[in-house]
Amino acid sequence: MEPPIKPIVTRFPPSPTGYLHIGGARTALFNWLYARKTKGRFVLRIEDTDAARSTSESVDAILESLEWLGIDWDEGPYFQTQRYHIYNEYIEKLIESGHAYYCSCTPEEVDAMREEAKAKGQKPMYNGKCRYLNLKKGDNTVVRLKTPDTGVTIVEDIVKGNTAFQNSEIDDFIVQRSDGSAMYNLAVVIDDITMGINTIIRGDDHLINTPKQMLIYSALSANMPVFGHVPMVLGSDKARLSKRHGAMSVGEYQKMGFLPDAMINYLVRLGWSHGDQEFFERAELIEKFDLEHLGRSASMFDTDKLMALNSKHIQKKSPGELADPLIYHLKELGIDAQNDTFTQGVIQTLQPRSKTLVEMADGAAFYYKDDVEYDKTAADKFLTPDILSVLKKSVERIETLEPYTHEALENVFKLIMEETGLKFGKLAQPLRVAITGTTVSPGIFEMLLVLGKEKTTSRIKKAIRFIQDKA
RNA sequence: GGUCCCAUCGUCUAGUGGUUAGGACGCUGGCCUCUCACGCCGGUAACAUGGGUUCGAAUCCCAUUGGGAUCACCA
Repeated sequence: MEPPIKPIVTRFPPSPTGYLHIGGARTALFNWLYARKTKGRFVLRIEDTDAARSTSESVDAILESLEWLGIDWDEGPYFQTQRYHIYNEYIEKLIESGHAYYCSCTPEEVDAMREEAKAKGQKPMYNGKCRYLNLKKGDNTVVRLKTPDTGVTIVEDIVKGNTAFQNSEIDDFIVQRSDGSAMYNLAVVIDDITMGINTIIRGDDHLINTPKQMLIYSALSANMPVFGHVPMVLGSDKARLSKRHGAMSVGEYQKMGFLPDAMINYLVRLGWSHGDQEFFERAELIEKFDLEHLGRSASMFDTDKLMALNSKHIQKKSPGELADPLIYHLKELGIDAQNDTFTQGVIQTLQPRSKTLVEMADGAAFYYKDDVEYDKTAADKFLTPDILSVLKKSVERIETLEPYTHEALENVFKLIMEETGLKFGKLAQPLRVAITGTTVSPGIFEMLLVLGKEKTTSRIKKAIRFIQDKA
């Protein structure tokens, strides 16, 4: 490995106007993976210059979701609202060098210009009225960038390829508002320059901003970063992901019982591929991720596929790794569990049959609730007098069982089967209802083993009483 | 509407001039089986359309159609 001459520096710049959503998480992930893969740096920057919509609750929610996903940052979070002085410095430079100018046109006047242009069948743009007036800073002046009237600006995009924009399509856009605050395009560029960002992976809704930003880089004689615009993530109706598509925030997926690793695995595959491979461990992703295999077309979010991946990740994890996340979901059900061998045993029995941690918690509840509640139809069907003798025999034999092992338990029932001539299926369901209250559960022996001798026998005894009382 | 982006099974995708167009999810038939699952075996289903270029196009070019983005003193 040759030492990198220029370490890759990427960034994720959310604006705190809501939760971290799926699309944002994916761009964060791409940037993070690329930085980690290249042993570069990943910078987090909060773009909070929209005072009306930005909230600190959103900042917290976004940071929390990133942490949950395991996306960590090397620098930041920086806040743009604390950097106005830097932007102003650069705006000064732009004016001094003749790349920008003060404009005293009111919003109404600009609107009129746009209407006029539209009426003439032209693109609505600012007409450059104040461009050569050499105005001084005034009470209501804005600063506009002097953009070239001719020529093209070519965006060399690493995922989309080269795209040429006619400079004549770009008007003298505002870089500083009349209240002295910097506009988005300027703030972004100044931040990226001063933070040393050299690789920008973002949603392709920004592709059209890119030539404007490139013009600022040029005006400042700054080094151009590498751009990569990834397609949007769409909802199931092919429309851009929005509120009406149901769950879209990362936090909601956490609540639904998805594993961060599954989330990351799914998100990265939405727009990136590594041959036929579908399942990726986190470390593997860092090793294999690249910019060359980013897709160019938009993709739809598919919860079923996420679910399938989640179930695979649940199966691959060790019970120890699953314990804390499961405990979180058990708590939602009012169950206090500990990360101990019991809970890990519980997990082991549920791993192959849980697509989410919520499912796992539901399936695990009976282990923790000693007062078994019988499902009505299950009890009617299986907790019947004809099974009494079998249940009694099992209690007797399990009570004296030493050692209490999977094999020993199996032998107990093998014997009962021989004595009664019943098939295992005939005994298993009543037993299952006695232990869990329902007809669906992990395998009988592994379940009894995890539950332990005491709880097993007391639950069967309870079922015996239940049948007797019913009679 | 102007500008820009995109186009392989229903969905996510592999594919970079010569493949029976592959995988995964979903759906589905079967096996396994103490329930539910897991797992295993099989099936279903795609190159948007029309022109070129080429001995040969999913792959290259153009047009059409369809989807999306963007046109602010929002980010």
